Amino acid sequence: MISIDYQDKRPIYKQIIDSIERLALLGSLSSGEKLPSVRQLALELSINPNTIQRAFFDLEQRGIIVSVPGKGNFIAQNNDKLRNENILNILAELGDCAQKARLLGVDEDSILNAIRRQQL
Amino acid sequence: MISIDYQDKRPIYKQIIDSIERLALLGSLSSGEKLPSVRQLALELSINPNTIQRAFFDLEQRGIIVSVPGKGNFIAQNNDKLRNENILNILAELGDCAQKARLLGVDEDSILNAIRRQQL
Amino acid sequence: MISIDYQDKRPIYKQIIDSIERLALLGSLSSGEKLPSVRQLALELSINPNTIQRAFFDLEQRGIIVSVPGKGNFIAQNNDKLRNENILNILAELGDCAQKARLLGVDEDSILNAIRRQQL
Amino acid sequence: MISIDYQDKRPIYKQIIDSIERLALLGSLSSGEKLPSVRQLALELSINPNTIQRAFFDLEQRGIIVSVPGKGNFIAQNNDKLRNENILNILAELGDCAQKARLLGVDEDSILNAIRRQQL
DNA sequence: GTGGTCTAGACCACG
DNA sequence: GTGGTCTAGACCACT
Repeated sequence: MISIDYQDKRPIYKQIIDSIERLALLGSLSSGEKLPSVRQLALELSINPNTIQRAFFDLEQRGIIVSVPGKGNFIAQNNDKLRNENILNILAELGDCAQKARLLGVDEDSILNAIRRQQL
Repeated sequence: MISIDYQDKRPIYKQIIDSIERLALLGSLSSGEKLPSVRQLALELSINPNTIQRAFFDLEQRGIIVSVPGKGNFIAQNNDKLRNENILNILAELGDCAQKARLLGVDEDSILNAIRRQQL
Repeated sequence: MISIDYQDKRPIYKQIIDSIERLALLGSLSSGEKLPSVRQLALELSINPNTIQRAFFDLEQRGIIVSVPGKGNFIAQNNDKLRNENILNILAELGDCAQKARLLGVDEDSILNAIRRQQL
Repeated sequence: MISIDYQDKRPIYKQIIDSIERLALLGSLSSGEKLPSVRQLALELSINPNTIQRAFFDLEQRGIIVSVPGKGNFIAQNNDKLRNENILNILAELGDCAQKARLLGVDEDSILNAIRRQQL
């Protein structure tokens, strides 16, 4: 479900944040679902519990998970708002990329093609 | 022409690299054109000459500029190869974004719209 | 009457204390009224009886409820003292907020307005 | 400028966050001003550098300071937006308190008085 | 057992 | 020297 890539340039805690955020936004983790405990996840991934803690702390501050002391960490309820923000970000990035491509002289067909290529 | 943004999360040397690379790829800096000297640029940007030196060193290794001892630093001739790499990167990123958007349930029209919006 | 919010940062036992205290102070729970038993409340809220026990213990020590072994828990008689303390706290908080607002440059009219707005 | 109160219920890192946020919002720390380094502040306050780091990390995520690796931490530029949010929060809290007071049967004069008391 | 906090000490990239 | 990251190990409050 979550894995660490030591070749990845991102720090470990960031990889964990991104993984869980992605799973939550895509619906692989439903609202209210319980996440593995800090210690357990640290064991599974063979990293320090503090690193997990840091990631969970960040996720809670951003409203993606809810931390209940003594019970565990859970996916938060209000994912709709977060999902919409996420969509807006991605669409904005799409626009930026298209603009960059045009600046480099790429024609419209190639741009549309780049997008279609992933539909397979 | 080149400016440093201390709010930017990229290190300074990386900002300089990206700026010059971008100017070279877009043609704002023509092949063979002379860049400001390390000292002069350091003065203009109020940063340490070592930082400029490092950026220039990186740019030379990647074939974007050519360093001529005693004369200065110049934009390299063979920008086509670099330009093509850059285009491939951007098109790949476009594909990735489109795929992410689809995973989040965005319909094709919205995706195409995000790209078209920037044509104005 | 009493509900647990797992999104709330307060520990569960504290939420129960605050709920009962609030109901008692506002008069929703009259003096002498019997509270649900520890077991029953634990069932209703789907939480551990120990947690209820702890909340009731705290409430009794603060004189808000009275525990009669073998009979149950009851709202205490002397709510006036508690009510006055509570009012003093709230008025002090009002003063603090107003002071903070003034430090941030908010004018008197806006402050009065913020208070009046809730009168509707 | 910043001090730790070990009697305070808030964790140390939170005290630091609140102190700096307050100084920034009130204008005691101007935009762009340099904060003490992580290690120096840790020495001054006799606490672990990690604790300072955590506070600074949080402040940066919330846009109150900007962290420049190798240079230091600085008060961010966009304090106006943050200040406005802060004012809205305080005014909302004022309204809440006033409402609570009314529920407890406090008359309007006492409420207004509580606010005026701090004007001295 | 679970999360929350803190300390001590280390290594790295950056300037 | 400065911030960024990570580890190891500890104590506390809560369930």
